[in-house]
Amino acid sequence: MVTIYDIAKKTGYSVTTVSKALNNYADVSQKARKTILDAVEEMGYLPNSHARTLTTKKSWTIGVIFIESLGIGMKHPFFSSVIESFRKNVEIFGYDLLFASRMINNQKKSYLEQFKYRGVDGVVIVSSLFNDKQVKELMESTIPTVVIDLHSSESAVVKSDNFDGSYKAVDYLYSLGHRTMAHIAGHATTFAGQERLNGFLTSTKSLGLDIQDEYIVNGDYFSREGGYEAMKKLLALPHLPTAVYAAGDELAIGAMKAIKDAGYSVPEDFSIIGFDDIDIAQFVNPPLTTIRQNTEALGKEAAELLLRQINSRQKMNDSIVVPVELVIRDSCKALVQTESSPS
Amino acid sequence: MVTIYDIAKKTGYSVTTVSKALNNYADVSQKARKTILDAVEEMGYLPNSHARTLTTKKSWTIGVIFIESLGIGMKHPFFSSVIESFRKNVEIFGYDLLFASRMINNQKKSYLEQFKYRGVDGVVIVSSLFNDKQVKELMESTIPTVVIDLHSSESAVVKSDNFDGSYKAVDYLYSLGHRTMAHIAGHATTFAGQERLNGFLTSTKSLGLDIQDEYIVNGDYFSREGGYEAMKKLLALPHLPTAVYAAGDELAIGAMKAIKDAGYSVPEDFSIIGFDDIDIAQFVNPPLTTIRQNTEALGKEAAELLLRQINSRQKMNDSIVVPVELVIRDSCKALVQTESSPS
DNA sequence: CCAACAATCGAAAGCGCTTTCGATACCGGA
DNA sequence: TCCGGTATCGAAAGCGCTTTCGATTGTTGG
Repeated sequence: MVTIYDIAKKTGYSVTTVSKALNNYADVSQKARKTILDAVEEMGYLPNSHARTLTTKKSWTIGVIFIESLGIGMKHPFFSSVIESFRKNVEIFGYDLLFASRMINNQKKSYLEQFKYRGVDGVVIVSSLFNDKQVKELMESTIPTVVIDLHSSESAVVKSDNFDGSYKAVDYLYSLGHRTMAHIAGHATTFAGQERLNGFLTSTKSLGLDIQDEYIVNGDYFSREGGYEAMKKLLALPHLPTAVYAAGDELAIGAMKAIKDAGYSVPEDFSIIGFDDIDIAQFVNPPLTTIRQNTEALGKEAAELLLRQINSRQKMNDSIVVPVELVIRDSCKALVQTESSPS
Repeated sequence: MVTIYDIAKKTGYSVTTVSKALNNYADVSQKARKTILDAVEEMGYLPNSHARTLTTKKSWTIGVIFIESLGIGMKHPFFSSVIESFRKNVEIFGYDLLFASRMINNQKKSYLEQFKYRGVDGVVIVSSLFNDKQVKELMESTIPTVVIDLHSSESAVVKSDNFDGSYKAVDYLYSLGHRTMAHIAGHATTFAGQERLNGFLTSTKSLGLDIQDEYIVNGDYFSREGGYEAMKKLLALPHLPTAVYAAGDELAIGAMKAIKDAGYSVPEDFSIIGFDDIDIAQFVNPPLTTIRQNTEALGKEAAELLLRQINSRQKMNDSIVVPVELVIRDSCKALVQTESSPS
């Protein structure tokens, strides 16, 4: 490995001057700079990030953790999409992403310990669960953090406007004439799930709709299976809803399957609306009407929020809410009016 | 930050002994070990990975690069799935994953340079393109590498049995009575695409089928759009095929859309079979029959191959082929026999 | 009681880099 | 000619850790 000393020896300058030339210091003559840079080129010198980090305390790495209930890690379509956008937005500035295991010297460590060990400059957390011990510890630490899809007063936060998303969904269904709506909720330990449920509750109430408890059913962990089971419960109700708003696309897809399996069809018998607009949404049958989360923007905002903290050397707890958008496809249908009088 | 020196001062032992205690050296007494470990616990000491790496030349990180034609990075369902499995299999041993940007000191660098700079212990490459300059340079370097979905004599390789996959697909269609099959090929610069095409060609030939050139059409970059366009070309043929084998699920899905848009239906008018078994495959309409790649196994084998190189401190160019599997869903249908006599 | 050996410890060098601060040389102006 | 100022350079310390190798102490057998 060729080091700064080799360059020094070859050029006749001191290591100090070589280092300065490499780091664009002003007190290096044009001549020295050129000789040094030429030698660097010729000898194929590359700095050593570890040595550099050791002295500067800056690693140019950002830790990332996925906490999600499904246990599928980076296969998670929504999360991976956000992280990809995040990556693009930090790589421009020279940051690398570190996906941490939690083993140091063969011992299990916490995320915080792992990231301290690695000396990351900041960490981005994509988490649906909202009471994870380790995430909490991390957010309360001195390391700059940004959390996606969560709320916290200890950390910067970027999230979609879940509340408004619910409003949009309910409004849309209402405008199609639906009056008895059900909600398949995300898991209760999930921040986004809670917000969407709240949004559903308040928006229906403000429209004067009376939603019975039985019409709110829990879809476990935003999974398809959860949606399937939840829909089965709804189908067992004496008075069936005409529309169901699922807190996630996977839930919605599971629900559609349950509907079909029960011999009904979408959107003829039930209008379904989801949340996320994951990749599959447009390819299921019928294509799913849903509330789109802007993963591009989420990743970008998260990157900016984190970089700002890193550059200013202080934690912030700003919170950014990214707008969502209704994407109309074919899974919802206007209700042919029965007794309710048209306005 | 609490260092090894703080522990030394507190316990009265030298830094040498502290270091030894932490690294399980034999020449440290039970008593010393305990005092030191207690102090470590009490003071919340954590080693500094950069300092450690600087002296040991081992970083416990593995670089990863995605090269794929779609430009969607870790959103790529197949690749992310493989990497997730890979991650699980290396994290047990304490390795972290580094997704590298290519900026050092504000200058664009190659992957090789970036990874040398970062001092990674090895790198895993997920690449569909098979003549990328930078990947080639990386494989030819001294850094241990493992490539997924590619072939090379310079690097360890893990890939699916593409050839056999084509055989399985063709055999299956043949068994359903199909005799005029088309193939939507992956892009030609793609290794997997080539292999699958070859498999298609030889297997049809060995079954005595005569495949005209027009029945092989290029689906660009394994994308849906590519599949869509490719299928349109096939539909313009004077004598229509009864079955089409697409080199990827996305291609197959695009093709199905083209078929529907043309007023035909799957599998009544055309039997479609894909490759990959990506997540969506089971949710499209009709659910897609396909050749499943075992992403779990691919990731696991890749991890093992790379770790073996790292541990033995020498590059290897072993090649592992992971079996594929036919997954029968509803997109293929037995051909009602017309003129061809049953055997 | 002594030589030989095992157990335990620590001094010091080194990994590759950055940064402070003082030294030197050279300039123009008085 | 002398002086303050500017441009250029380098010695040295320090970042936190590992590892070699020699020193010291205690133990054992003859």
